[in-house]
Amino acid sequence: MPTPQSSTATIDDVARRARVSISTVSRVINRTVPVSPDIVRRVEEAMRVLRYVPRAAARNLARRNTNTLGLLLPDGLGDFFGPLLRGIQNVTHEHGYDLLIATAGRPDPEDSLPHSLGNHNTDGLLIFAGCLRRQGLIRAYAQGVPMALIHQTPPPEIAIPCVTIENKAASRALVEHLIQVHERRKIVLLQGLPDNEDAQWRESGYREALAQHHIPFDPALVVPGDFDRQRASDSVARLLADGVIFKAVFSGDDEAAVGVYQALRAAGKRIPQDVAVVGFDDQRLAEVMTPALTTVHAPTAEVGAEATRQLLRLIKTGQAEPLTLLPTEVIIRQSCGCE
Amino acid sequence: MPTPQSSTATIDDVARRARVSISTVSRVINRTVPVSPDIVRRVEEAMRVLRYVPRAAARNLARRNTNTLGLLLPDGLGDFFGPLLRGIQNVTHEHGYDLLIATAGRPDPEDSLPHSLGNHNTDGLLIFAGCLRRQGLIRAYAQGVPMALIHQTPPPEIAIPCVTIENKAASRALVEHLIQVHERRKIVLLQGLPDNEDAQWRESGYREALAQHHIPFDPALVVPGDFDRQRASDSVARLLADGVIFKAVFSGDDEAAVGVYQALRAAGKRIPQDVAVVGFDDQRLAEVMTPALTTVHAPTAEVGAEATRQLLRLIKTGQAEPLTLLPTEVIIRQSCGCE
DNA sequence: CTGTTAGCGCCTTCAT
DNA sequence: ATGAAGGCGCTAACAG
Repeated sequence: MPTPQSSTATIDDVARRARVSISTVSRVINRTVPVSPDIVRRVEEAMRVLRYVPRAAARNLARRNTNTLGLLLPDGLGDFFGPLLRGIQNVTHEHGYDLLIATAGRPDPEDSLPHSLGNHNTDGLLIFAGCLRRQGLIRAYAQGVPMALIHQTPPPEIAIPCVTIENKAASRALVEHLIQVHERRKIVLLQGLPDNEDAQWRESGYREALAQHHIPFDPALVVPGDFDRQRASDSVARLLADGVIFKAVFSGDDEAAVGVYQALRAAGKRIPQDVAVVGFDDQRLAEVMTPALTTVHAPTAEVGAEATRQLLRLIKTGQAEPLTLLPTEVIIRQSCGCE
Repeated sequence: MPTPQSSTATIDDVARRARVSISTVSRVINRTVPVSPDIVRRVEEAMRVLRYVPRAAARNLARRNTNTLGLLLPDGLGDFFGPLLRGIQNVTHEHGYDLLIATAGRPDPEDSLPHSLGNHNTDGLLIFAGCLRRQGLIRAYAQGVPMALIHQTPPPEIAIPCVTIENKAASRALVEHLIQVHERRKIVLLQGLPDNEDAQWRESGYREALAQHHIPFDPALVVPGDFDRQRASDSVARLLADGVIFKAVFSGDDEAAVGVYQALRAAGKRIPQDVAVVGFDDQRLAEVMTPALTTVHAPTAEVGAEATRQLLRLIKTGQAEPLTLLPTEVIIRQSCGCE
């Protein structure tokens, strides 16, 4: 039952072996004040021989900080996971911090932090969109937990730095490409979930593109996609079954685009000749799809890295950029009709 | 008016406010021994009002354990990341443990644990293939760090539990499918890197399938793939340029299959009519490829979950299953020539 | 059931 | 430049 602890050397052992005090050992470990070179060598030798590793718990307790960042992620991050984590890890380690991960089961009625990420167990929190809602954020903020939000802006009354991507202009450019270059006017929009900010901005871009070209907004062409393969496929299939006419689909994201391909193919429609399709995110599967998916590249790793930088800055200086919008870029492939 | 203030409340504050001793507070927190209901309520009330959160560092120091598992991952895990982490997280949380993540830059000359995962900062380590080599493993093992290996078996002289997947039988079945059902005899094998155990077993399966059907092993058909898109593409392109004749390709993994598709298409070959292609892993992109990729499903989330279970068991009981081979399953799609 | 009392291993003044 | 001593906040005997 009680976990046996392999007894390893402590700072006392090192001090004894090097015949100095523990304070001195602490000093050579942390290089906090000069120590005579001779002693430094003795201490280092002792640490090596004893295979000494400072115990994080003891150090954290004494220092009153954990040197650890918490990352709160939704359950189904899918392919974003890899790049995002890579970006976060890089910066985190660069600054000598550790990374503690927790996932938030999607519908948390409590809207509270996972226990493990609680107040004093972490120096700050990276929170991905959808993991904590209004009340949860406000509560954590009130408790003074340093936080940075990813792909989600904070409630207006509290100032939490947020890092996300430029959605609207890219979406608009994408849809305009469909209109101008490929002369499509009946363009379906697969909406994301209402609480998804990315989805909202992408819809704005879609609307602006239409307005710019004097194409009336047609509610019949706007159907749920939810950034989900199945949902997207169902929606497009229904459109087809209902006899709705359209010449292009803005899928909302790449994942939904997969569903769109499926539904279109099942109905015998050719992509892009009959219906052009575009996505968003430029996930790894985008270039593998046939035809290769025209989409918008989202710099996911950089989002993670920048959010981490902001959080670290907030922790160290108490200040951070309220909103960072990372640039996106339209990636033209073949699904829009281009060669 | 209770003022929400101290993000600094400690167990003493709670004890004082509930007018009990700190031990009692500790008892209601940990439910270690019965406490009278009346006092429980008082303590809980105090914790609520004070917004008390136990400090992990203090607790870990006193308990001599961290309640945290470390996860060591390679830099570029790609699409495995999501599922693997999901499996690990689930089990980890189920057992009340936290998860600390670190990535190992591929070529670590030191072959040592990242500082953050050092001896006493974690109760045990989950180590993905390729992150730590022989010496590193032996050293960590000697220091008594509980570990579980993922997709990599330990050096013979030390007993570290390993969880991986069944590679050989599935590969053999896959290749036999190509031989028997689709009558391909000239089958290219894209080899993985020599230190990749999965790759080795897959090659064995390939060889067994050939032997079973009395097809001589032809070294000219075995080229590097490295589970890498570009490498695979290059290898296949060279084969084609060299005029080598082949009717099928076992890509080693799905990622390489993408490269195979590219090279084949660039040369005007039809898949599967001219050349059948199969992969391994059943990553998300497999079913999106055109034609959909015939491959082998690897239960990645379950690998993560099971490795975590073994590690936890090792930590708690000192025992664990030396080797767990999770079953795989051939997934027939269209790239092999099936309808 | 509840309170008292040692530490857990390290950092950090404060002396020297 | 080095040592001594007092915590950091919590758990875990040990007494009542």
